[in-house]
Amino acid sequence: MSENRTRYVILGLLTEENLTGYELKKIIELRFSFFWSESYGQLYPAFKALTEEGLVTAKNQEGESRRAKTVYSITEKGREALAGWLREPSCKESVRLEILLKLYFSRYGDVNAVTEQLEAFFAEHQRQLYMLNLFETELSGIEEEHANHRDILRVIDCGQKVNRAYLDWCSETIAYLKGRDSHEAEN
Amino acid sequence: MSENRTRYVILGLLTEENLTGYELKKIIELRFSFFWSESYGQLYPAFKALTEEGLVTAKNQEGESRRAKTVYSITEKGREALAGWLREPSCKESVRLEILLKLYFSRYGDVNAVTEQLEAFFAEHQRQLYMLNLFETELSGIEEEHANHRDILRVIDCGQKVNRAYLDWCSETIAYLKGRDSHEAEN
DNA sequence: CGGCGCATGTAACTTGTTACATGATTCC
DNA sequence: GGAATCATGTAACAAGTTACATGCGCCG
Repeated sequence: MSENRTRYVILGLLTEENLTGYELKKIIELRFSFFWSESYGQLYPAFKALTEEGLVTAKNQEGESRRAKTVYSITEKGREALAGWLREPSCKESVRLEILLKLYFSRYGDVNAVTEQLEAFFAEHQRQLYMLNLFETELSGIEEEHANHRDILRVIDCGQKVNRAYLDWCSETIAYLKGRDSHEAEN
Repeated sequence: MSENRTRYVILGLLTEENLTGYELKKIIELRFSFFWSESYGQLYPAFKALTEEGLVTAKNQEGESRRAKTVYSITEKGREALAGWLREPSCKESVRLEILLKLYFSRYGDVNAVTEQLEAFFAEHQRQLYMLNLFETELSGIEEEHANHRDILRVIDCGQKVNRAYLDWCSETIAYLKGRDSHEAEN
């Protein structure tokens, strides 16, 4: 039922290009951060298991002056596993926003502290939206269109829409909390 | 650093009213589902720990014909812990949307299968938005305004905005995938 | 030569889910 | 009488994070 998702992120990215664990992690951070994350503690053991199962192959590159690193490639069996996952209906989503919990209970503590946290939330999503816009421009600028560019643009669009929703909401809510604070100060 | 959040959900909800573990779980499912979740496997051990630490007290209600159940109340120490958490800046957010991963890699599998999963995603968020609208109407309808009604309405508004963003995006993306599919069928 | 980025890995830990066990009450 | 809901709990497991250990290569 649960099936580890880490492996499919790996398989998916290896379909595009051969990568080291380190490079793969960087790509996840850069492109997926708004909807996905993986830590080394998940990745390296997953590489090991995938290699043992024959879904990827590892090649030690030591040539020239470079230090040893392991570059992974996907196998035919790996491609099949990836396609199999894409067919599966599961699709678990998990969202946890502590800030909403805090806002919900904000009456029971210091309003200003919660407001500050909302401001941090705002800044973070502003940054996220900025990165997504950059990424979009970068992709759109490429003349010769890679097979999955349009798919990726759809993913980016999701992030943009959701982040704009967060920012909208956040401005309103910060204003509300500040109003609430000064209103209560009057009493 | 990490600090268990389960306990703060419990403390927050107990500030509003005394509850059994079961009731508390129901409330989380009903009101928090779009941004938070807890399982019994987390809740009951947390109640135990909170009781031992003196942040909540447990009362066995057995009166009348009812079967035994344990109603928890928050203590003064518990209120302080809640306020302390509200002051802390941490505020971790975690989002994991498998559907975006699948869309990103959709070239490497069956487009129709992914489209179906997007349709399920759409339906789920339509349902979520519907529930939020209901909840909003319910709260707004109450004349005598409870202290934190407006805060809760802000939380609901976040869910509404984000869900509308999802639905917008989803319609566009389903149309895109269907177009992509038929376009490729021509070749 | 110090710091940063590249690079790999693991052990200990925390967090969270699932399946199971149990049984009362309520409503049809 | 049977299904749904109320109600409590745990054990086994799966998932995920963090801190640490190690060390090369490059740039200033």
